[in-house]
Amino acid sequence: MLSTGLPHGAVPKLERPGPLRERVYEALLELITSRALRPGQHLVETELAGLLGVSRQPVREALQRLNTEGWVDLRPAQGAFVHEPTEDEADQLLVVRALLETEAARLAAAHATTEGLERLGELCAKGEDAVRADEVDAVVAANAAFHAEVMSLAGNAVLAELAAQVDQRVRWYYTPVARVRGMQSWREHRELIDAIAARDEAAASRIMRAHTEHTRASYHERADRTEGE
Amino acid sequence: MLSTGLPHGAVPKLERPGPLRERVYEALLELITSRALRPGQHLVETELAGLLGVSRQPVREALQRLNTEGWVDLRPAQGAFVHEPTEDEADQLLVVRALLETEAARLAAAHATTEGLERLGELCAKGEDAVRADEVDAVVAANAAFHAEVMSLAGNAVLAELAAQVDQRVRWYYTPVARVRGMQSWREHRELIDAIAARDEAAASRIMRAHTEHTRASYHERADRTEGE
DNA sequence: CGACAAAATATTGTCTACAGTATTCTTTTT
DNA sequence: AAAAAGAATACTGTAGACAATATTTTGTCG
Repeated sequence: MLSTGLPHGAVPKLERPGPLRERVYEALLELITSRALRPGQHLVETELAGLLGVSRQPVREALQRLNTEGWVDLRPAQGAFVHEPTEDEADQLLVVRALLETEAARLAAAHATTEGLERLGELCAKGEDAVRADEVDAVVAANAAFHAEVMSLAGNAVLAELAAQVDQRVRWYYTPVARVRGMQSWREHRELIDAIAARDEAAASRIMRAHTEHTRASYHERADRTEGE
Repeated sequence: MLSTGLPHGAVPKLERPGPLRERVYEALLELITSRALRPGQHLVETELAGLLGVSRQPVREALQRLNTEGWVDLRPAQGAFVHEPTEDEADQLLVVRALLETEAARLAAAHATTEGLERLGELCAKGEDAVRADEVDAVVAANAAFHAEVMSLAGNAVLAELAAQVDQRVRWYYTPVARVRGMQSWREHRELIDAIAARDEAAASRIMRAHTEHTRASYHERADRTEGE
């Protein structure tokens, strides 16, 4: 049952204008990524509709989209279930993410502007400050912003869109192991900036590959540790 | 009820029509890729519904999915329009496709089984026959099957799904220039098989990269030619 | 004759209702 | 008492209706 364990006050509010389906989509995505809706849980359309104060239709359309993006599984005549990630799938996502990010770094080295490099530097500084201040949320946010900026500099919208989806799902799968690698991660970011500034595609590619591999190893390390508990 | 002598659960469920939205989705995708619905065209829900003999609801759900997959643009309060590919976007898709296919080749070299190599050989032979017989459709089909098999051998479902989507869109964008590179393309396929058989990841990667680059060049060549007409 | 305004039309967005199907509970039979 | 058949329930799938909004047409004024 859905109503169990859902804080009614924490439900994202739907205020902004625009199509209802969009806001329902965002609300549901938030509920899923925040684990208010847990993997495997059966999502009953009428429950969600009532919860969000809309009819079933916008909910259905939101669920359709969440389905094609891999957040929920839509079993015919049975309904929507929050997707349950497997070990294999999580690892495959990391592989794909590494691939996309690496290519983005290479393209960024080829196309970056001085303004772009400046923005990267600022984001890096912000991240380093956050690490020093030990503010986990700020570190995570700065990290995401940094990678997003690299992706933006790559100038490939198709690549960016795929990466955005993969990234969000990776973050979801691995939130239980809340990864923070500390200052080392930002030293690698600095290296990457230098490579991009030097227009050295090979170096940028190599550095990003190593960086994502480190992050991946960090994920698995934490995952293994929680496994043993 | 007539006693069939079989337990209820063991009766294999005969192929049901399945959800209408699925068939509507497939029908619309076919109409788009076949260019019966042209880029930029306004898709009126009631017209499509009438055309397919269903109500607006399944049509809407199909359009939602087509939207998230990039086939149609959904402008709020205005409706669905068949996506209009730009020159930039088409090229970006080719870049991403090359990236995904190259990684797939590398992974295939790492994981391929002897049965898999056998299947690749058969598909290659089929393609070569089709080239000799000058059967364009068969060549295209064999080519798609070959690449799909490589992707399958890579053993990464996430990568495969992304590649499938990107591939189909690439094919759509470039159908006007119906590309056939002839036997050279299949010589490259043979090289790739050898590299995979040798478990040589670097070689497989390099060959697939070159292969997709050749195909890309072929696309642009044809596109430039039609441009000038 | 052209530009602007207002009504008319067309189309999407949302809600409600009903039909089809899977699941659960109850009853019956061995 | 256990298993199977049957009824009851719950939920999804689809359809149709109504409301909101954009577009087009028409009419009017400068």
